[in-house]
Amino acid sequence: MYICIVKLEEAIKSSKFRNEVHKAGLNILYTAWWLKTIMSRELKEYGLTHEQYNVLRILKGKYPDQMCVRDVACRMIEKSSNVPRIIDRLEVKKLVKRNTSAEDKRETVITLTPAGLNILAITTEKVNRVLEENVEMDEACAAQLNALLERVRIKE
Amino acid sequence: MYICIVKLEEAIKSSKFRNEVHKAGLNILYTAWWLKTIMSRELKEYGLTHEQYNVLRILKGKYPDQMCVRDVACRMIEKSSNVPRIIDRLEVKKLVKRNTSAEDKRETVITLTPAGLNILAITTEKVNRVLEENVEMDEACAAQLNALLERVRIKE
DNA sequence: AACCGATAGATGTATATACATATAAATTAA
DNA sequence: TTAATTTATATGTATATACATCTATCGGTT
Repeated sequence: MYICIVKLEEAIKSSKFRNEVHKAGLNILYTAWWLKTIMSRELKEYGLTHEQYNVLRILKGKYPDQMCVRDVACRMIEKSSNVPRIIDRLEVKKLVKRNTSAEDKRETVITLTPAGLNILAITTEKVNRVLEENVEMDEACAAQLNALLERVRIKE
Repeated sequence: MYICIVKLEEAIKSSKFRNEVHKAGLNILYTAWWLKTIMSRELKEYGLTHEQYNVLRILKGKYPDQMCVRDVACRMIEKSSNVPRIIDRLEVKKLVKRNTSAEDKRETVITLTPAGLNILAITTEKVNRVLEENVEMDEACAAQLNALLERVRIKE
């Protein structure tokens, strides 16, 4: 499976776009898939999926504080990810611990284990490096791209 | 589930980005999720998933010619989509027909049925309209965005 | 013609997504 | 204080993704 094709037209074997806005939509979807594929390839070696890695990263953001499932969920990039079941898999691998909150027994609080912290440190280094190697873009361009992506999502 | 949050920082409750390039990566992933969610909501009414819709759209590109599974697969935006099983579901709904190719018995050729053409016409109209309503971007901006996304994927 | 490697597609498995529903605890209202 | 409502999480189901493997067929070689 080639994943280093540059032009969108080559990647999806089509150059029939209604207009530039339509093309941008497809371009965003394709680039997101491309990014996820690059990252997942690195994570695979450590038995982590992209979403499991995201949950570990989010937990790290509050470490050493615990987080409840809801707080993790609202920080996920893909909002309909099923956090309880991602936690299931991380728990089996002993990368996180799950406990019922003392203050509110409905809440499940999640803690990174030392093993979780460790694998996160290693994989983060790997993922950052592979992105640096694959995405060659200066800060000014990236800032411009960010501004345009925010505009895509503007609804008056 | 809110899907009309504009700023990335609000969407993922974080403003800790290593740099603009890192933020752009997250921004691309989030925007792709946002686009898919908007489109899927429209398709749901017609019992189609986003990927089923993509396959129908690809088949339409060659209509009335047939396409084999491999030709559909290489035109998918997400390359590791499992086309035979997406075809399974479309076939059950009688939106496509599957036949073994006469020239090469390994190949399965797929044809849009009139029902498939019909649902594709209706849903395309719906999807295009909802994107027009939600994405307010002029052609010049979109062209700039496309150029930047291609740059993201450039590997010297 | 028989064999061998390559190709096309189908199938199996684990995980994720999207959405509906269930369960338990907390909060509010009666 | 009981009942109703809301909230937090878990669970169930259908589909999709990612990847491995299996089967049938094709094309080339001997």
